[in-house]
Amino acid sequence: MEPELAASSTAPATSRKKRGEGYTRRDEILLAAKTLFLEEGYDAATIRKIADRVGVSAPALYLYFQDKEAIMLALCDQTFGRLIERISRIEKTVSDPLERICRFGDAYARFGLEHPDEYRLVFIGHNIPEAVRKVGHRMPIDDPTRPGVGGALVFSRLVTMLSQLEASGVKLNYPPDTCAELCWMGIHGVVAALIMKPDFPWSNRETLIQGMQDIVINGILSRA
Amino acid sequence: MEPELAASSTAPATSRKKRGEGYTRRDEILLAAKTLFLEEGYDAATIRKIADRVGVSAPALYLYFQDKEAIMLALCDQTFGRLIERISRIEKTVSDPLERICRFGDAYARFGLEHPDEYRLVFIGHNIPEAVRKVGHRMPIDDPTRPGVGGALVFSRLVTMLSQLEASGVKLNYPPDTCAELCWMGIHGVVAALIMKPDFPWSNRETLIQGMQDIVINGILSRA
DNA sequence: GGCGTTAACTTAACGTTGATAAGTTATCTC
DNA sequence: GAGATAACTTATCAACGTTAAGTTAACGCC
Repeated sequence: MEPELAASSTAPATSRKKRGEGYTRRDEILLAAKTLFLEEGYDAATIRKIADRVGVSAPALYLYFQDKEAIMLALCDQTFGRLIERISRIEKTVSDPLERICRFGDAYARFGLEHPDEYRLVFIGHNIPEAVRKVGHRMPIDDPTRPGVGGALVFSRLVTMLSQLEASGVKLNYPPDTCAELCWMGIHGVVAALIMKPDFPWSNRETLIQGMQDIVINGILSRA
Repeated sequence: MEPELAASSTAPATSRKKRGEGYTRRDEILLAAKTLFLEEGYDAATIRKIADRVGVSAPALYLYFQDKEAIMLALCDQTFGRLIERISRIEKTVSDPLERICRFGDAYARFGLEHPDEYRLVFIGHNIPEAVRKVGHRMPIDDPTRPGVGGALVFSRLVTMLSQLEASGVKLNYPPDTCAELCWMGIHGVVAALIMKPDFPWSNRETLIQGMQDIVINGILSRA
């Protein structure tokens, strides 16, 4: 019919996948989507743009994801996975419960500031659909393969750490869940502010992070 | 003055406005938009739905607002004006500097939870075009009538309060700006979390707000 | 009372968006 | 070879924000 020269627009040399290798395309889509989401935001990163960058037609994305939201969810899990890895490393190497929590906060804040775009994508959420916004917390944790459960996993680690702290004999001003929520909210407030308003003349970053950490940990520890 | 005032709130939706009274329609649009934004969220509240509720065609909205965003911004200023009012009332009725700050935090948190959409747009959101994005902080405050300046005004009040607290002889652990940032970040963390993850089984709201307030204020006050 | 101006609208349409239906092509197994 | 079917495309949908261009009605003025 036609010359088989694939002289299309900006289409890369990606050819049709062989039979058993569709998952490869799935990963390509995720990579392209991640880049575009971070570059332009959720709304501006249209499925057509994503498909274009992959070098494939737009409906092809629906072979691998139920809808645009599902792409977002998959990316969320990817990001959460990296954080959870770091936290696991802390749990393995640090035994003192209080020290663990400090290290958790440190790792959490550092992770956020080192990957501001991903943090924004996952933890802050913006104009994104309802289902995606719930990613962080609402879902049941019993099935870790379920999309969008990573946030809950991260948070539950903090709760566990605080329970262990209490079990070790340290008196807390609130129940462990409440303490965890307050700790997370404080650190998240710092990270979110620094990420979302990078041009504001904030005080020194380390001062703010360390300051909030001190404030929050002092605040939940019952004063003897 | 006015012969008939029949169109105050339950307006005859389909009637064309008389010559000098276009601003009346503007207010109707704002009211309808506010209701719809709160009922269904920003995205789901389409221009056509808003126009429908007003009883007017969709393009008619563009006679009064540059675009959909401008409607939201107008609503933001409207509601932030109320927060600033509350803060002003606190400043007038409460003389003790520390008490002022507590009341500020209380009013701020309550306001955020009462107006989650406006709060999200101004203090959290970022997916919105550049002009709206800076709304929170970086904006010049010299023109208070400028759309979207409410956030910066609110924050500057807190800085002032903390400077006054220090001037009153109370020793702080950090400079007033840093203290203001930490206070704001803590409370913002609570409000943002409650707004963005409304379905998570958080601890009692009042406990969290009051708890963060205690934590943060204790944290910035130099321990004697 | 008629006329011109113009504020206050309407209808029609544009370009995109996310998503679906239905058809096509290439690779596998037999 | 002949099916079967994974991988993909083209054509199309309804809904979105927004614009262009035309219409209606209220006023001042002669």
